[in-house]
Amino acid sequence: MGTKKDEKLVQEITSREVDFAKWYTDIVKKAELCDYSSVRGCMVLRPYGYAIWENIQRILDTTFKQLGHENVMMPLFIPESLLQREKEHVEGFAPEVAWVTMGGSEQLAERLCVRPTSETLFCEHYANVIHSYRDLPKLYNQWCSVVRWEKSTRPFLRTAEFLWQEGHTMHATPEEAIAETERMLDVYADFAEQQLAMPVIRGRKTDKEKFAGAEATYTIEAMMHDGKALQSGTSHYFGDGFARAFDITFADRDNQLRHPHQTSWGMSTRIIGGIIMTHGDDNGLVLPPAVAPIQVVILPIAFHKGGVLEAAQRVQEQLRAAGLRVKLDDSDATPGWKFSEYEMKGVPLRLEIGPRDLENESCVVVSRDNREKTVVPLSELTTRLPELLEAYRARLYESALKNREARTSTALTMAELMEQAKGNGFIKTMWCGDLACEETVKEKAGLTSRCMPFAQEHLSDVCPICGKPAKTMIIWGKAY
RNA sequence: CGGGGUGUAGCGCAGUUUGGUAGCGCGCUUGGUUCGGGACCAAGAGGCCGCGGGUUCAAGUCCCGCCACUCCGACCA
Repeated sequence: MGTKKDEKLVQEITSREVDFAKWYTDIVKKAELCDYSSVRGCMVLRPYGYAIWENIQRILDTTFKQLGHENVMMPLFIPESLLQREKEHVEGFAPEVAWVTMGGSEQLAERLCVRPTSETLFCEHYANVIHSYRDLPKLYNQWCSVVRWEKSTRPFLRTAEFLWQEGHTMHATPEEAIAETERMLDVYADFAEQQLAMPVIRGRKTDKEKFAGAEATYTIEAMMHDGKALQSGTSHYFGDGFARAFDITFADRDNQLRHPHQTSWGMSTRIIGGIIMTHGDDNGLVLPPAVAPIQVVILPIAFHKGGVLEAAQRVQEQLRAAGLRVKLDDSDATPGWKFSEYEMKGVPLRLEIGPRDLENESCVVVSRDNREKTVVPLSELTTRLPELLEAYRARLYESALKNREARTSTALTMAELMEQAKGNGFIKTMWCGDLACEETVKEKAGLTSRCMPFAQEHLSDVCPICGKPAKTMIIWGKAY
């Protein structure tokens, strides 16, 4: 009774303020999201972690299909010659691809790369199936895993193999392809903000940071609790560069052969790392309702006593019928242990039902984020719980937004930039657009450009690094 | 790929300085009492001390090599 909302009950978790990186790996392990495997850099997604991904997948997949996309399955392997068709692309990915050189006991005539991304495979296929403007647009997506031989890995944030979706589309005109690139960035941004309660900044990557082979890369950038940035979803416009490299042409309405214009866009299991680092606290994970494997956990109190368990079971059936993801925990662990356990797992709402509640035909509902208790009559559960979930989601968003605003600053001079770079956070400056200035910031302040936001602000007329006229506002930060 | 740290029961650790029977806490199993914020009592089970070599009568401990994890850089979703 009377537990303060910031009281830390789970001693095994390192405090966020003490060591954020340690806190992160503690959460990942204690909440049973994933486990290490014997393959370097590859992780086992455990049921609870995979269930989060399944929810993400279901929501995004539904949206993609509503927008006319179709799912396909491309091969796992890319022949070396195919990967090399687009010069910038191969240069970008070559350092981190895994190669297959043997088939059984035979040396392969041509080595095969395990896909790090599938642009080349989609292009090879598109060359076969696109002939006429009537074949366009092609709106394909695939859910798969890809492999990138990373030097150092961290659960969810960077693993050698990771799950993602990659959309690849082909369009008759640049305008249409650019519109698709922007539309899909909006899908990601809306998903992050509305479903995951993660505020994001939409913007464009600099040439230095854009995807290998792309003409333009759009990004959503989220800020983690420690002030570092996480690139949370990207959408690329390729122009017709790949189409030319892969000889993809179509006969247009005027019977002229033209190259189609291409996009690709992806979101990966990395976003789960983002959810953890955006919302989690010292008691564990805090999950947004949309992707929480369990939205409401029902904990019967003193359930050996008459009627408690039966009442809890009735509540479970009622809530399931109302479309909520519910778990009734009638194991014989003590209530206190269960409280901590489901807080660690980030379950949004806990519903306590005991002998005292039965007398009043009510139960106690506790929100994960602030531990606020609400007494809810059993007859009102199906209307009140969705309201409580929505209020909870809104609080998560507001709190993340507040953190981002508190950790965002503006620098008008290089000295200010250097000073502000001592902490973590976003720093807004103007920028002349020169690569040299971007590299200077990286070298001297240890920051990378996150994006040139679509929502531009005019901070001053000049680039604080070189003093030349500024072309755009840009955001800098330390990135995961 | 560079620099640091750590590998001993499922988890967290002690033991390594000075070589001499493998330990503690939590968890797990069984029985009982409990149950509105990580309960209590009793009895149990559980180890190739990261891997491979060496030194020694004897290695968790000393020497050499390797591997994994982890943190900080560089590279990247």
